[in-house]
Amino acid sequence: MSGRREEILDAALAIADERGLEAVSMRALAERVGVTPMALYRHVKDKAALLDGMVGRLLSALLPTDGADGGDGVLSGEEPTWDQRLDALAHACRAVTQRHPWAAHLLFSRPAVTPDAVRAVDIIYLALVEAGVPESEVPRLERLISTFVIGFAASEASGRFTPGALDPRGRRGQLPAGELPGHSRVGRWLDLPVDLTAEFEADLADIRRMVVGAAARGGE
Amino acid sequence: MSGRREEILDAALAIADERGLEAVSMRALAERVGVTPMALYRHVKDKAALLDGMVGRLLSALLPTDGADGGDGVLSGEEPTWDQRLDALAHACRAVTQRHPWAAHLLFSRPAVTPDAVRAVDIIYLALVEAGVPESEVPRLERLISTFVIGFAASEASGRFTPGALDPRGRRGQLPAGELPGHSRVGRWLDLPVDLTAEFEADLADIRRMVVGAAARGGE
DNA sequence: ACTCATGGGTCTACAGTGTAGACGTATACA
DNA sequence: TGTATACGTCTACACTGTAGACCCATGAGT
Repeated sequence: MSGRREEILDAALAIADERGLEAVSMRALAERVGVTPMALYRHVKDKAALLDGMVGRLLSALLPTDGADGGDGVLSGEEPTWDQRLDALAHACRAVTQRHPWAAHLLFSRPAVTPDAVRAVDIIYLALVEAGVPESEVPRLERLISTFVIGFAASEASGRFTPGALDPRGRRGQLPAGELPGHSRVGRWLDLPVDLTAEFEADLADIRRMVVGAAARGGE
Repeated sequence: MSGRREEILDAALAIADERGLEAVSMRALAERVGVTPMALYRHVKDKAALLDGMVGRLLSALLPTDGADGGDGVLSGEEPTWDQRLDALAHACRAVTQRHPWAAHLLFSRPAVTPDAVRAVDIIYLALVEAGVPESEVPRLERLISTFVIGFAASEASGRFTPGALDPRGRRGQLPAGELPGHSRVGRWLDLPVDLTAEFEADLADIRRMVVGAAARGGE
């Protein structure tokens, strides 16, 4: 019950935000907490458990609080429709990984077993059911959507979408032009800088259409 | 030019396959190659560069060889349609991460700058163009598709889709039933074991529909 | 034939990592 | 008073990546 664990997790979180995830060592964390490295093991089983605890702490900020109507959570406004709720959750996820880039790839490492993660899954389940998706398809589409959203966040955070300042020119330069017919076909669009926020929006719109399509197809 | 570097990368690859990625240390790798740890630095700048080299080596196996018609690459058969080529690439990607689970999350870490990665992107570009997607939308959809495919592979490899043997029951057990209306709604489908191969197929079908939708919508 | 560059390899050493194990101490409750 | 529990310390071990200096075989050039 002691808040000491949360205190430690928050300190680890602060270090990761300031100096990157690999700067989170037991020794550095201990020093920040003002304690000996080994003292941490009273509150955290492992270093792995520490990382799990960190993402858990982030996820808890993602969702509305247990209390009836926390207010500043995902569910804001009057009576949001299913697609509004989906969008809100997706944007909240991206917001977290923008604020804490190190967290993105951790979301892929460990399964979503914390209570908050389960709650997030439940929100998606409900939204899909409400959209009219047949119940047998709901779990699959939940996995598809969460995979894409987390994947987008991780890609953005790790720079997969923006490889260096001189992206497309550099990439094409590596190979003879003749070998890349696709690149030369859409070449002029590759020179524009990408607005990832707009792109994320468009992607979510496509996914929304996918969901209504699945609902319309119904049983099979 | 010396094949020594490839020899080293393959040894690293073998270690990762046998004992996991974290077992790939410079010392272990050196011992396997039959050499002193520091000798590796003649062929590899960094440990980071070593990892990059490893995924590079995997990617090169993903694609058809430079030679006119390698044969056993992605492009098999007579004249595959755009969706067949997309499917083949996706399946090849999943096959790689199934054979080398450690590689999955590395694909998210570093941007696709190796020649082989660029070639893979080009295949997707071409397929989308051929599907009739407006050229301005092609790069976005490529990112969407590759993000999902890599995300699916990474999720599968890291166990995000199968959290422990007693998945759904365990997950629901963590919270009071009343708090998870979505889970109880689709409850009976959660107790079935998931066939990830079939699910991947269904996901690709949904994505294919998304692509033809984007093509049909055309300019806007 | 003598020199020199180059590619490949060795040894030593350093600063940093996670963590097992034994030991201490202060508070809270019987 | 005794004892359990929570929290913290110290030491030590096996491991990590890698900087720096040194060595040696081969082949090219003069």
